[in-house]
Amino acid sequence: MPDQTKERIVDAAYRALVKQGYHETSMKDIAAEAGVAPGLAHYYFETKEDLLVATIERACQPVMEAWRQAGMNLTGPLPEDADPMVVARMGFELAKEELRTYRGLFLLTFDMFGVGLHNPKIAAAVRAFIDERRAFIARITQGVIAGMNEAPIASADAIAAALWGSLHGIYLQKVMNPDFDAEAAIDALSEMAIAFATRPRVSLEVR
Amino acid sequence: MPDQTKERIVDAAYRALVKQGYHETSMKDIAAEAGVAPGLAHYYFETKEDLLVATIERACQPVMEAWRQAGMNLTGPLPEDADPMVVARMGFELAKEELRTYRGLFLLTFDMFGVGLHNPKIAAAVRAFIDERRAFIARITQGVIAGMNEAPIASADAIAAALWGSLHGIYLQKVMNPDFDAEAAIDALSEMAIAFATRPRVSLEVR
DNA sequence: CCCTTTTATTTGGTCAATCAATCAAACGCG
DNA sequence: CGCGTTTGATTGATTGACCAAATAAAAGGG
Repeated sequence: MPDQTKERIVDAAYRALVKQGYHETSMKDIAAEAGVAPGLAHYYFETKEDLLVATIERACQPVMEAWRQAGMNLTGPLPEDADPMVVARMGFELAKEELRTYRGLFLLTFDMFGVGLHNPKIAAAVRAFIDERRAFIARITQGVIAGMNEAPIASADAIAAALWGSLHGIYLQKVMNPDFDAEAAIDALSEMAIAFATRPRVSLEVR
Repeated sequence: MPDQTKERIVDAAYRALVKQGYHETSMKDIAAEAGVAPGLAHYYFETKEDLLVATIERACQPVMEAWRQAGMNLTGPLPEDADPMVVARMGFELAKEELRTYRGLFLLTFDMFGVGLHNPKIAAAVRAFIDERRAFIARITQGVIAGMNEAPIASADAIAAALWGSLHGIYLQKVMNPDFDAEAAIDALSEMAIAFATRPRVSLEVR
């Protein structure tokens, strides 16, 4: 049962990493959590970094699945007949849903961001992670802009970057402080985005 | 020259931490960078955590100073006669300025966020760091809301959280990828915020 | 002013603990 | 038997923390 064992190690790595973080989790810890010998993890993963990357990818699968079930594909194109405004609103709802469901994944992700600051291999994985989600938001934004009364100054990519950043920043505040009302913050962001998308001609001059 | 030595250690810690990150920097590295004996850092700072906290506080000083010189006090009240809209616009400009100037501080900050995920003492420092900046934004937001045509659904605090999160998320993208056009993202955020602040009565229904 | 005592600072080495990674040997299934 | 899998002990290196001794600075006394 080689594949099964590999999976058991990745699952154990997820639990251990969520609980203790990358630098505080040893390969021995992970092996113990998986109930295998200390050396076995290195049979399947050459380095600890590789195991972390595999763990992230695995942990993202249920999220991707949730998006797909909601009729949205993070990587594929938007459905032909989709109203971008509707998709955007659904996106904000899904963001709130994620917040309730995937606290462990966020811990893992933010931990990986920290590690990636000084680790090229992890940094590459982090950039890919960001790019995928940002590109998805950009596709929606593109459609929203097309339907706007007045073209915005900023590009769809820049707006997507601001939106992704905002969601990330809100998630971070939630992880750092469980009492933080992240849903209210997402609602606020949503309200800003809608005001932007439905704005009439507006002067940028200070009143 | 006890104070001077302590300062030299903190400065060395800043350089070493920015270059290598918390977990890859040993107390010995910092002592070497400062040109003092390996054990000396432990004379001034009981633990490595304490040194990190001191280093962050020190690194934030020039930023605080820049804000103060721009006529804004991160901790104090807004000036009586200040137009919140003008302050907000200046805030976005300062955010862009910071981005150009303080890359090292951002690396340090994001590193600290990562460490704080699984380290209570650092986590407390992180929460204080976030709260201070978010509260400042909230004061501006409060004033902007007061001048709006229609009261928003979201509270000033929620909006401030979304805005701070967005700035943080944009900074992160910049740190992770120097080619990322963070100024465009901040401009996009600014455009959204202004659309929100100057919006007329708008239906939340999907068109 | 010099000498002594006390206190503050700095040194450099030691400590036990921990780590990722390696590897030879054992296992077990076909 | 043979080969992919698994074991668990080992390696060499590094870590944060600690400490006793050395040095410098300050205080006090004659």
